[in-house]
Amino acid sequence: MTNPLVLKLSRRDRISPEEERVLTSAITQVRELPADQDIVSEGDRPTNSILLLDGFAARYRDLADGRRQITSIHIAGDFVDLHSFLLKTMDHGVFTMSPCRIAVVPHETLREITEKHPHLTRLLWLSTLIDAAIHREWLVSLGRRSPVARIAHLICELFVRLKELGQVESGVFSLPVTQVELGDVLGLSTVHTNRSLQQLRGENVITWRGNIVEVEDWERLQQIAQFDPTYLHLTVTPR
Amino acid sequence: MTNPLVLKLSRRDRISPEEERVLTSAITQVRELPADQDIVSEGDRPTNSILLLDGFAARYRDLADGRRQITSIHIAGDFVDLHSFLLKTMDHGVFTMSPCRIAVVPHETLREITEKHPHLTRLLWLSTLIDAAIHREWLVSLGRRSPVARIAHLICELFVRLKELGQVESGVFSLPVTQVELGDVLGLSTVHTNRSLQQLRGENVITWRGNIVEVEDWERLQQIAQFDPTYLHLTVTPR
DNA sequence: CGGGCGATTGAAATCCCTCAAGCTCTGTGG
DNA sequence: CCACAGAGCTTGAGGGATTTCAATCGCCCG
Repeated sequence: MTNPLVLKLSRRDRISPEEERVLTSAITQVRELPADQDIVSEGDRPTNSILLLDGFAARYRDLADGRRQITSIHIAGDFVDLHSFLLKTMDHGVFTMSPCRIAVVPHETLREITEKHPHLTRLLWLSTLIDAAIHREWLVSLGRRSPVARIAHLICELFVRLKELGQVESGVFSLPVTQVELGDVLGLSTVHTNRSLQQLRGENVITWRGNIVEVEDWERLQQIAQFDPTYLHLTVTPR
Repeated sequence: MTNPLVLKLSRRDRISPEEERVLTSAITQVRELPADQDIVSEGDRPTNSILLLDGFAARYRDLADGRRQITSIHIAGDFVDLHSFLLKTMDHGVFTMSPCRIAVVPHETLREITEKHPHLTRLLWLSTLIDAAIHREWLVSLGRRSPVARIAHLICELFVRLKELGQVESGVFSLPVTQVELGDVLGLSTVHTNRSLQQLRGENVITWRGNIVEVEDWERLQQIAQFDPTYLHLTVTPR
């Protein structure tokens, strides 16, 4: 089975066999984690970065009053804390939303990549820039989109990102996110998250039962969300 | 006068004279821009990146219904669209909030830096990672902080970032941001922005007249904002 | 069968937005 | 030196959007 990071990067630029080899051999360990467990915690100073091979994870911040904000959702191929390689201190935590398979990559190896493989370095940098682009899009959602549009936008985004990995089967994909967690993503109360979700389901745009999301009307979903996938930068170009 | 980017980076790691020289000579042109003008627009495919030497700029997205969300505020030393070097297409615009002096750096030169100067590359990468960390903090604000706390948090952040550059004089700094723009940062209506601002001023925590902000009670401001500057990663460490 | 987690509902209380003026300050032209 | 226009700030009022509180329901698992 091929490394999902290689898959993700190869949707943005050509990767040489040599680069692929370097990436694969950067992994020193593969581990399985159960759901709802911290991969890294706020305040940690990791010496490795974690690549998600399978499952769903999320970055989050807990506030003093018990409220929580999730700042990103990660899927296979995402380097959940690649930034800790240069930032050094974690300013937020990362937890598993489902059972996950993760790969461990030492910062030391990443450093060597930056010394010897400029093009690969640019691609790793690129992956953090896409994370940032997604952050900006979420800022737009939280700041200016209605609750229903926020949900719609999130589903559009995950639909596209998961499709890239072949994890969407005729409009259906798995999304192990509870409504409490969804509220923490969208900046809404659980109650209102539930009602907004019902609204979207009521219009026969999506179905969401258990962990299974089905996009019934992709056109209308995009329209409700005003979704424009430009920010995911899914174009193969020399970088 | 020294390059403010060098100043910013040297607060996070040692920069060699050689690296400083490389950064300085990367600038092919310096230009002055009036306030309220686009530096780059959404959809552009720039061949240069712009470094802000002086003034205030902001990244923003316009929505179909005329609403706008500002996703970051930039000050001297910030590379406002360094990400366009690898992302290629701008997924948002950047405009000047005040008259600005900007430096133009060709992507071609940035590419050469990634080929020949690994450490400097890591520092440029770092600067985009800090941008992303700020995005995350803003997500927490928009998602979970009250309007008053959002304003307080923004002021704390700008206070620290500007202080780093020596642009804070006994608690006072210039902030050329209208209340309409502030609302577009905070995800609030102008009216509510105004009332929340009054609340903060009413408690004698800050003063904000014209473009001049004065922090009167730094302790209390931090407390209202629950401000923790960790995410700005202001520590000198080998990276 | 009992728990426990997650989803759902109803109702009341707030919060925040929209609409619509009015106000203040500043720069400009007469 | 004053009147005026424009931009930005401020205020009041009303209504819709969200939150909070408090149950209830449904389903899976031991």
